[in-house]
Amino acid sequence: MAVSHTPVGFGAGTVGSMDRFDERFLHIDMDAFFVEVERQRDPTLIGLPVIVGGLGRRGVVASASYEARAVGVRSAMPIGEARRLCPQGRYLAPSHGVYGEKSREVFDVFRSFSPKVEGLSVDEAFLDISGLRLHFASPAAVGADLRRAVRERAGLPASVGISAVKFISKLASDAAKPDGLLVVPAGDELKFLHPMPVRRLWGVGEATHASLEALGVETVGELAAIPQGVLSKRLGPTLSLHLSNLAAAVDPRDVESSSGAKSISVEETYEIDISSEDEVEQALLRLCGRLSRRLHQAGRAGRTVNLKLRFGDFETISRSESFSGAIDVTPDLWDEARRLLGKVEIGRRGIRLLGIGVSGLVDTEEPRQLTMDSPERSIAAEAAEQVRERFGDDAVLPASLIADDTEERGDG
DNA sequence: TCTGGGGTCCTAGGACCC
DNA sequence: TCTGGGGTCCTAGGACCC
Repeated sequence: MAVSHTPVGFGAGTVGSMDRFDERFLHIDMDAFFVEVERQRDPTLIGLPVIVGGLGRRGVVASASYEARAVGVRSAMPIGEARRLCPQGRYLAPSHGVYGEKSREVFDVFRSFSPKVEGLSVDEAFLDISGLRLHFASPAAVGADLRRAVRERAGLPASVGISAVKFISKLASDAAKPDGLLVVPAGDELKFLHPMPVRRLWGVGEATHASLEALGVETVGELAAIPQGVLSKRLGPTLSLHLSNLAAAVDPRDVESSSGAKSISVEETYEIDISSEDEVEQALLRLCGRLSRRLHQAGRAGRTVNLKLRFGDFETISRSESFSGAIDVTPDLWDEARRLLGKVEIGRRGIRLLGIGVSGLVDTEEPRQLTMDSPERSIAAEAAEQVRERFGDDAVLPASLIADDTEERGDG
């Protein structure tokens, strides 16, 4: 492995700059997070190829152990392909509640090192470590101690990248994986960055990669050589400026303590496309119930409702509507979802996915205009929500769903 | 092999207002 | 007679990230 488990610098002759603590951006990324949490719950999984993901016919891989990656299994790969590549693998459905708990644990460890923590997802974060210069000999020492603390207090492996440029630290933690630490000393950024494939840059996905390929650009170094004007013609001013900056190792962003969510949504892909109006409405009702529960847990309501549909041919559309007041209870969400559904030309196409979400979030503590048509209805809806919060999604169902539900379960 | 679920941000046209 | 300019919000779609 190119990366050591002890603090290392990138390149040679760089000790001087490290002494000055120039590298204040630390990126930490948990290794195969879901898989490692599952191994903690069931140690017999240690050493085996483990894949966490949707187990149905339309599932994809959410997390794969390094044993599974060794035979080609990757995140976001259809589960069927993973099974073909790795028939001996252990396949597990995700337990997001458990991962959420573990996420809070590791973030507590992060915050015990620095007050400036920016979470990027459940399992990775940036830390500004400039405030630790009096307590540690070097940024590398901070990284080593943080990795040790996460391992001791949460029982999980993590990789760390450190540099003087925010996005370089993220690339460094990736290069350090698994279970490693990499410091890119200030001044060595281009040496580290330019040989990399452009696809690794934040903001270069499949579509942008294809555009860059058409310009003959494969590596970040080649990207750096393209005049921004040329880039702009293909990618537009915003993206081209962003990429030109990254290719020159320029990143003005600071560590921003994470702000609250801007939208909350739920969606579901169905094993078999649904098509009857009844099925669609009932599926929407379930989604609205889940969304309402999430909103109540977060103490939020939304001013804009967004309906998402994906057809059997994968065409995906959305319809949204905004209001002066915010909504959060199931009946209101369902009414609006059906109104939005009425704006869609479905024809005879099957529906593969339905989703419902809200944005324009407001705190429910703060006074809001209710869009309910009667106060009684609101009280009933609130009561139903409270039961759901305590006993789960299926504890309270409108009469139209109960027969259906009993059939599915095959019991009373 | 046939493409999850939860998000963020950007673009672009049109409405609307001053 | 033929049409301002700027700001902001709304809506739809798409790229991208983990």
